[in-house]
Amino acid sequence: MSGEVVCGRDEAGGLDHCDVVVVDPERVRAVRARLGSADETAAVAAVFKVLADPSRCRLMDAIIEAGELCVCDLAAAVGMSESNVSHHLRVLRANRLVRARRSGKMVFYSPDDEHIRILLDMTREHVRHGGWVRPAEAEAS
Amino acid sequence: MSGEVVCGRDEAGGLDHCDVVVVDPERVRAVRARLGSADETAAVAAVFKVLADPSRCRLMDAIIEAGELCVCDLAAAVGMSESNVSHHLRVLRANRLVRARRSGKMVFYSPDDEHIRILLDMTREHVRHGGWVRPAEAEAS
DNA sequence: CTATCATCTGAACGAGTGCTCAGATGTTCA
DNA sequence: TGAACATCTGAGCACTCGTTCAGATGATAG
Repeated sequence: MSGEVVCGRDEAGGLDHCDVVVVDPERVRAVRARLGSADETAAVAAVFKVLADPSRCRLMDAIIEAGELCVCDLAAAVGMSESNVSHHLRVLRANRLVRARRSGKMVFYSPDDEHIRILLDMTREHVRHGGWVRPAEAEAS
Repeated sequence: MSGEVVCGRDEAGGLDHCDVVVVDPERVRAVRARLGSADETAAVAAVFKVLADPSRCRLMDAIIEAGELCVCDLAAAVGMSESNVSHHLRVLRANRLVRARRSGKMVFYSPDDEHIRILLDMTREHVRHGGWVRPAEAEAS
């Protein structure tokens, strides 16, 4: 199949490993050129990472559903310890998925990004329609 | 004020801990009722979990960009070892994000779900527009 | 058949993550 | 001020996950 060895140069100007054999170097170069930066990819993955936890998904669902909820009510609604809820809320707040409003001793959380709701709705809809595989089922592949 | 102690019953019929104090029990009940099942939430989180890794995001980008790519070209395009690429492809395939087509010794991978592309595009667009926070920035909160 | 190539797989290690517990912080009310 | 309450924080532990390495599997060509 006439493979080809690509010898690129890294940012330091040094030679690459030269051990990567490509089949279609032209297409590889084209794809490489059109890929976003590593930082951008990391940022995209980081967004998904925030939602990649059932507890946080559930918290987001509850907050979106209620519009605004304090920590103890959130804990009761999703069935988690208040400490655990607080830990997760910190992550959600740090990534601007929820907003905090203090009122007396209590802190009320509300959604801070409309697009998160869209992401959640889209994904849930496809899970319901079997567009994606159940985790247990994916294991068995 | 005037908190209320909720005493639900777990699936075994036993009494709950009775240590959860809620402020707005009516709203909590309403939210609880409208939340999806735990399984559904887990499935939603699982989808996000697949995309919560920069390597897999990059692989998906490359596959979507090229339409179809073999393992070695994928490895060259994203700059990862072929073994590592293979491991990630297994996860992507198990969750039906990519499809595999064998042709001789080589296996070509292509996108298997249009909605994944939408999820990625939406998220990338918002990362570019500063809709979300960089991971490093989120740390500092 | 053997040799070679492309891909896959399993084991193992290090890093990261979620949960719990105990205690700190901050706010209200008397 | 001090007590009670809501929330937050840090440490610790168990578990998961991504990566690498070495070897297995599967397919083609001679």
